[in-house]
Amino acid sequence: MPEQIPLSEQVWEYVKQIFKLQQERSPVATSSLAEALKIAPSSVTEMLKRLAKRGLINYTPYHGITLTDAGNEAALKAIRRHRIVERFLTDMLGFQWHEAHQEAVLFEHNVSDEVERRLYVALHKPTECPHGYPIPSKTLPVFVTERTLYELEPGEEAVIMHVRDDEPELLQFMASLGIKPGVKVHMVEKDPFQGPVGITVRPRGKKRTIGWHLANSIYVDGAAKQS
Amino acid sequence: MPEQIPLSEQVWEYVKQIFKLQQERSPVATSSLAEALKIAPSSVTEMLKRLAKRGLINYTPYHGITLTDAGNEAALKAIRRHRIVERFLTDMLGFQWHEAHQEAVLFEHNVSDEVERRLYVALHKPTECPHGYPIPSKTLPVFVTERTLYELEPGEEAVIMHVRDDEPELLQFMASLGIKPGVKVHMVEKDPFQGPVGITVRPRGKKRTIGWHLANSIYVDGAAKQS
DNA sequence: ATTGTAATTTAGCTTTGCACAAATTGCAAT
DNA sequence: ATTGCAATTTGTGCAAAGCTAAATTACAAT
Repeated sequence: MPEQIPLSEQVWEYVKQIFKLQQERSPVATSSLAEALKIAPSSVTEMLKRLAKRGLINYTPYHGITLTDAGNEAALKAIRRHRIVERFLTDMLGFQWHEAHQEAVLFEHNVSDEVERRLYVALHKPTECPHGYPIPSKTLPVFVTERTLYELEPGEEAVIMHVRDDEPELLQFMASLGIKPGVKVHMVEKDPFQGPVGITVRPRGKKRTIGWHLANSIYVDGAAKQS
Repeated sequence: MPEQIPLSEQVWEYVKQIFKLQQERSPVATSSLAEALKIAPSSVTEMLKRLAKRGLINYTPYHGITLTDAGNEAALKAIRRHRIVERFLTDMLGFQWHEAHQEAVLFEHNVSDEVERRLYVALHKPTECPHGYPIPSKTLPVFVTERTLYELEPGEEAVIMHVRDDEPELLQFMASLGIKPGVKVHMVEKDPFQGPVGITVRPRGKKRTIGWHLANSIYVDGAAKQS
């Protein structure tokens, strides 16, 4: 019978972020959270104590954190809401995908369950956000394929599954290159040491050279075939 | 060059409420604000000092408050947003009018200017909220007619202009009686001393007896004609 | 002119969140 | 084993809002 009081806006944001970071490395370090949320590490520590008290995370001082089951559930709920709101912004209000994320963060936490439900229906029950990430219900389908475009070897071809949604400029640039979920890409050449990579966007794309960061923000289907 | 920092959610709520109360009686008393916002009077006093510091109100301790020009502008902006969001909830998400007000309060303050603008367009630039109140742009058209249904004399007939939006149960009941903006009503009989009144809702309404509070929550067109 | 009551304000305390500076801890390199 | 740095945590302080209880003020009625 914990948590009668509704989670504060900030708590949702923390939990959501912890969930994401946990998919890369678990337990999650205070500093990585601080960086992701753009909050001073000390403030994060404060909040972690509160989250632990509410049973949302397992917190071992100096050794990072993990989400509890309750925390996981909260995170999925937050992520679901976020992605539904994103779709609302793009599909119903005509926002560009690089604007959607920011705007969504603004009001997702003030959307009631009922509004979320109705939005979901009005949008024809979408399965993905505008950036290609799945909209979770109870469980978030884990990607079998956690390869980024950068990890493709020269000659390989793959389909874009989803792209990072938290850097507007990057998204805008991607859009200008025709990069979006569902599109096929071909790795032409790759420089070592996080150097630039040459790719073509199918069909009928010219060769393009993109930087490491961009290439590493594009997640592709693991089933790659030699061309 | 005051107010660089955005107004807090609470500040918007105060300013909006002050605006409404000011239309009935000006200056506005601390206690009426406290009652309207369901906040302890002492807390309201605290906030009034902050509002005064930000130049939103003229505050004379013990003698009530008035909105400054800046305050007025802020209030109209808040009201506009509120009413647009209400329409969004009813028109696009299918909420009942008695639910719209509550839900709108939840997230209206987290809606950005851009989202508001797009909502407004997507809704085909509505001129009124679901309860019949006008959606202001720069200035709020003051009602020439500030008569309530209760003030009609027996035999008079009038058109409903708008109804109070902040009491869900009341709204639900009104809906069940067919009472909404644009509908004609006929005053049949009226008891003195805030007693019940008998009315008919045109066209083809049976006679109905409603209480004082309800009758006084329905605002009608001043141009009444004897029937 | 005084008094009493209701409205209002002040005082003191709580909570949530954030930040900075100082102390502490973990761990890797010597 | 010790040292030293980076990551963390603790301590202190601030701001927004809110509450209760106590003091103060306005004003009307005597």
